[in-house]
Amino acid sequence: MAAGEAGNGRGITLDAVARVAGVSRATVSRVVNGNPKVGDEAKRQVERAIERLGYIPNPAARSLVTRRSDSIGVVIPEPPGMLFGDPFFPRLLRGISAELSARNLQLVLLMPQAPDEEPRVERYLAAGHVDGALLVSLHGDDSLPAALAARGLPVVVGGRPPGGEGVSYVDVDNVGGAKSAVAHLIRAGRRVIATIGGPPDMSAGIDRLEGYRQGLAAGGLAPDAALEAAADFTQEGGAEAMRRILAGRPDVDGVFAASDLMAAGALQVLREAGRRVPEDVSIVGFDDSSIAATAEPPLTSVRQPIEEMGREMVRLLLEQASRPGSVPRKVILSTQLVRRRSSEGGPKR
Amino acid sequence: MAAGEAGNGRGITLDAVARVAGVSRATVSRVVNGNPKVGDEAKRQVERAIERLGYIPNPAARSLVTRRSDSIGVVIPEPPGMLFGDPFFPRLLRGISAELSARNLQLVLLMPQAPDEEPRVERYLAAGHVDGALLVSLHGDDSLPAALAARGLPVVVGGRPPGGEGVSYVDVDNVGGAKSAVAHLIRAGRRVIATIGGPPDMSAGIDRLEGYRQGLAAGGLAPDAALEAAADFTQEGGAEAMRRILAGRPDVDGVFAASDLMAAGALQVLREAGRRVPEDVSIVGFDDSSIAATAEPPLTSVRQPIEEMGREMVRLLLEQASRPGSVPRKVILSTQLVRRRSSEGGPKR
DNA sequence: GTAGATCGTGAGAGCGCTCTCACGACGTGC
DNA sequence: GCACGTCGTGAGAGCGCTCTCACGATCTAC
Repeated sequence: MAAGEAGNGRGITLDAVARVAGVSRATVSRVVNGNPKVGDEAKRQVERAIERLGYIPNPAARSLVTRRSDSIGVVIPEPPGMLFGDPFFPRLLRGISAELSARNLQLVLLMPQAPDEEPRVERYLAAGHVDGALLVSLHGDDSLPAALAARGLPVVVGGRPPGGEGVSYVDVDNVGGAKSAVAHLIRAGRRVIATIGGPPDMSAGIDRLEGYRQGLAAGGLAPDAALEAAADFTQEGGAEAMRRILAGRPDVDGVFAASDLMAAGALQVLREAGRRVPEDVSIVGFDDSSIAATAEPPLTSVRQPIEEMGREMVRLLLEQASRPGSVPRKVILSTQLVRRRSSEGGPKR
Repeated sequence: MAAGEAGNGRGITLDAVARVAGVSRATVSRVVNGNPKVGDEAKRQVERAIERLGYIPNPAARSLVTRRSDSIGVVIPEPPGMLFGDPFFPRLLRGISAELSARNLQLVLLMPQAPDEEPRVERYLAAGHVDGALLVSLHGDDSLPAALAARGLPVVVGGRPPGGEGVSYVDVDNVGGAKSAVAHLIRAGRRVIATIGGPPDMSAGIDRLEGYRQGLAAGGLAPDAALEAAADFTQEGGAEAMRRILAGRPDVDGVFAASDLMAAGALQVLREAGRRVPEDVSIVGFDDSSIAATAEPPLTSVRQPIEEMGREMVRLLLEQASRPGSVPRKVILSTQLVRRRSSEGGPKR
């Protein structure tokens, strides 16, 4: 053994193992890949040789012939403010990673930080570096899913794609979650319920607004444009929206914010305006992020199963990869209302 | 062209391009890799052919011969509570990703979620899938850095490695940051300053405690064991620690918490105990996470340059990869105190 | 006892690329 | 006019692996 060459896998090839074990390369390959057509004795010899040499298969060589990379790409473009404010990301990645490693697959993370990096990402994914791609948090009418699908790469999107259909996706039940938040406020005796919505060009924003409206309708309350204010998922935006609502409808007694961060902003503005939460105004957020628990008062919020979303995306992707040309599927995960003090009050009735 | 074969790079090889361009494979390879020794005419022809065929080089084949993968691994073990509470991660990844993509390198994310997954990670990294590895948030005396280094893989650790030296790392100036926080409290007129420390087996915990002690000493204050309570970086732990401190030293008038989350817990306990912040007690956190700005009152906190840390880790790694066998280096990034209301008060003097 | 199936094994042909080396076509210096 | 670089190009040898195919040995069925 050459000097400086520790007993690791560097430089040890299939061939070396075969020689030591006294068998052919093919047999070693079979053992390594779990092919059952190998005699017990040969298998033992090979395993011993692998152990002794510290052999580790060269992934590039393998990938070259199998045409698989055993890794998948996860694309997360520059998040639109929202995603960096709370641990959405880490949790999603955790779910994805858990599901992948259970299948011995690797995760290649791509974070294009400017629109001009997208071609690079597309190129990378199309080159065969990955066996499939997971796309999250797309803005506007991103063409990436379609472009990749056209190239034959299995793709699954996280969150309902703005562009619409033609691609598999996993989303949480934004409509249902928002609806349940409003129902909760109505149950608490609130009658003038406003919403601070997300960006109108993001499906999470659109769907939560839709759920709010459905919730009002279900409770027999009339919609009012003055009770709807759109923001950008940030705290500052939420505060601003709350001010607009207070100006238009000073009699507001319930607020559903499409994110906890916006709810926190609203909380601040309400406090400054002399409204007590939850005595005068009840408030419900969305995400159940860490800020919901630490806010004063703690925020009632709609929890999303983020890890599960990551897991499900992987499952869907692999399903798609195993049967090419299958129709796109969608999976909607249900949300759950987490009650905290911000919606406890309400009029005695 | 066979049916179903869209005009993409799949199946298009160097050879095909060479034939179309009327040159040899070697020449095409030169053009693709930017080798200057190619005639103008040939170059033009090749570029046209590449464009026309939509050729994308096969990464596996390339990697097989170059022995580089052009990607690096980022290992993030199951975070010890702390890291999921705030956007440390996404920001770090963003910094890493930015620096990598500027160099056309890819990021392979590995998140071993249980100790038994570590061998898998080590194996993966050692197999040559990556050209180097970045390790963050190691617990205890993780053997991974040493194991990888022994295999000849360039490694850089984020945060001072608990095991100690022998490996390059990037860290923030935890000692200096803590010290400046304490100095700030002293300047505000506080004299009975407690600390809520992090886990004593993590370097961030150890170093911030050290900084706290240095800060006291610099201000001429005597240390007191009853003023030091260790916790686990969580809000609950911070609350618990604050209770212990109040029990032992009811006269406490300043608190330095080694994380914002713990500071938030302390805030809650102080409020319940009838102490006003910042009038009666000043409090300073660490991290300057989103929770610092949303807390009531907003928390003064020590900001860490997280993105920059990611960037610097990449630079260090590449430096190391370019000169194998060079001595381990460390880079310490400075922190910055962000003043908010939680430390505004203080006695008039 | 023979034809046929079954089983473990090895030989060898690639996968698509890079890179060394050799070679012919020029230019340059004396 | 000849030896000597220089420059662009092509031929071809691998990189380390998988996988098909052929082959001899052993087993089953009649």
